[in-house]
Amino acid sequence: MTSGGGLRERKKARTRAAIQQHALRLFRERGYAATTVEQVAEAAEVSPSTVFRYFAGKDDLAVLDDHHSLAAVIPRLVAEQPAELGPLAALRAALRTAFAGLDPHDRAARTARDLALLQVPELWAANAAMVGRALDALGELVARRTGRDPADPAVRALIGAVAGVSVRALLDAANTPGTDPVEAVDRALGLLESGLAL
Amino acid sequence: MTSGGGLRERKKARTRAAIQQHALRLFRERGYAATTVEQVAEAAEVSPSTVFRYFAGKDDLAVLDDHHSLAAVIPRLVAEQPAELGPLAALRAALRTAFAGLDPHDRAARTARDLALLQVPELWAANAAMVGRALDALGELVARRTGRDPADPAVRALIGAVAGVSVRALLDAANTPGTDPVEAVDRALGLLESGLAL
DNA sequence: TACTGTTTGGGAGTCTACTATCAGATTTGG
DNA sequence: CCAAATCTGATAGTAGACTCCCAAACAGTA
Repeated sequence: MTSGGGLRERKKARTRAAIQQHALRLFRERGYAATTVEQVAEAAEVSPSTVFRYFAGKDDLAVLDDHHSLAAVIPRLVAEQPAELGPLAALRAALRTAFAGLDPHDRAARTARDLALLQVPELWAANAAMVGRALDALGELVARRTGRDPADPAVRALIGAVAGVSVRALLDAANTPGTDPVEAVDRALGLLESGLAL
Repeated sequence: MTSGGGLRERKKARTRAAIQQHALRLFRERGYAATTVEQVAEAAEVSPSTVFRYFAGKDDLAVLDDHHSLAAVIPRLVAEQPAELGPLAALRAALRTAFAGLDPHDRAARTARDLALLQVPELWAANAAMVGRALDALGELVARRTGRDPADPAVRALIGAVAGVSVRALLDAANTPGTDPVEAVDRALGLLESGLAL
C-alpha cells in the first residue's frame, strides 16, 4: 500500500503535469489542430503511449483539473463572503481573495492558462462543461444570497452577465499589453454592479 | 458566363445547404466527434467526395454563413433603429424586427440552428470568430449611439453583458420546453436594461 | 540482493479525416 | 443534337488519433 508520498506517486503526478503543461503551451503556440500528440510526447520527453496512458485523448489534454481552474475555485470563495454583501460585491471580494495570497509566479501562470482557455476555441470547447458547472454553482450561491430561486430569470441573467462581462474584460486585457487581467475583470464587474449606465 | 439563376447554380446551392443542414442535425443528435463525414454524406445523399468539395473540412460544416447567421444580422438592424433609443432598447427593437417578418418555419429553423451552435461546444468553437466579429460590430454601434469610444471599458462591458445574458437565456430556453427563445432573450435583455437589480 | 508489482516504450493494427485523380454523368451554349 | 465545360462518385493513398499487447526498466519490499 503505497501512501500518497511515495516516489512513484510523486513521479506520476509530475509526469502528468509536465505532459499537460507542454501540451497547452504547444496548443497556444501552434494551434490545437496543428499540434500532434507525438509532438506533445516529444516535448514532455515521454512516449506517445504514455501520453495516452495519462490522458483519455488529445482533447483531454486541454481539460483543466476542476480544483485547479479559476472558474471552479471562485464559487467556493463566494460562499465564504459575509452575507451582507450583495452578489456582485461578494463575487468581487472573492476574486480579490483568490489572487491576494498568490505569489507572482503562480498568479501569472494561472492567468496565462485561463487566457489560453478563452483564446483557443478548441480549449474553450474542451472546458465548456466545467465552465458551465462553475456558473451553475455561482447561480445557486447568488440565489441563496438573495433569497431567490436558482431558476429565477433574474438570477440566470445576472450570472450570464457576469460571465459575459468577465470574458470580455479578460480578452480585452489580453490584447492590451501591460494590463492586469484580474484588475480588468474587477473593474468590469464594478461597472456591472453600478448598472452599466450609458 | 453562368448567371445566378441557372439550374446548375441553384442545384449547387441546394446541395450545399442540404449537406450542412444534415451535418448540423447529426452533430446535435449524436455529437460532433461521434458523427463521421461518411454519415453526413449518406444523410445528404451525396458521396463523401462531394462533402469535401463543398466544405474545406469537417469543422467547416459547422461554420455558418455570415449573412445567414442571426449574430451577424443583428448589428445591421440595430444601426437602423431611431437614434433616440438607448443601446439596449435599440438592440431589443432590432431583435423583434428580425423575427417579426419571418414565417414560423424559417423562424424555427433559425432558432434551432443558433441553439445548436450554443449547445455543441465544437460548433461554438467553429463559429467563435464570427461571433466575435458580430460583437465587435455591435460594440461600434453602441459606441456611436452613446458618443463614446469603442474601446471604452463601459461599452466593452455592456456588449459582454449582452452576449452573456443572451446566451444564458437561450440555453435556459432550450432546456425548458414550450419556451420561446426569442421572447426569453428579449426578457433577459429587459432585465439587463433595468440594471439587473437584485 | 532477490522478488514482486507497476510503469514505460515500441510495434502492429484500426479508424477517420482528408487529398489526388480519373472516368462517367449532367448542364450549358451553339 | 453536339461539343465543351463542369459536377459527381469511386478508388487509392496519406496522416494522425487511438487501442492492444508484450518485453524491458523501475520502484517498493523483504
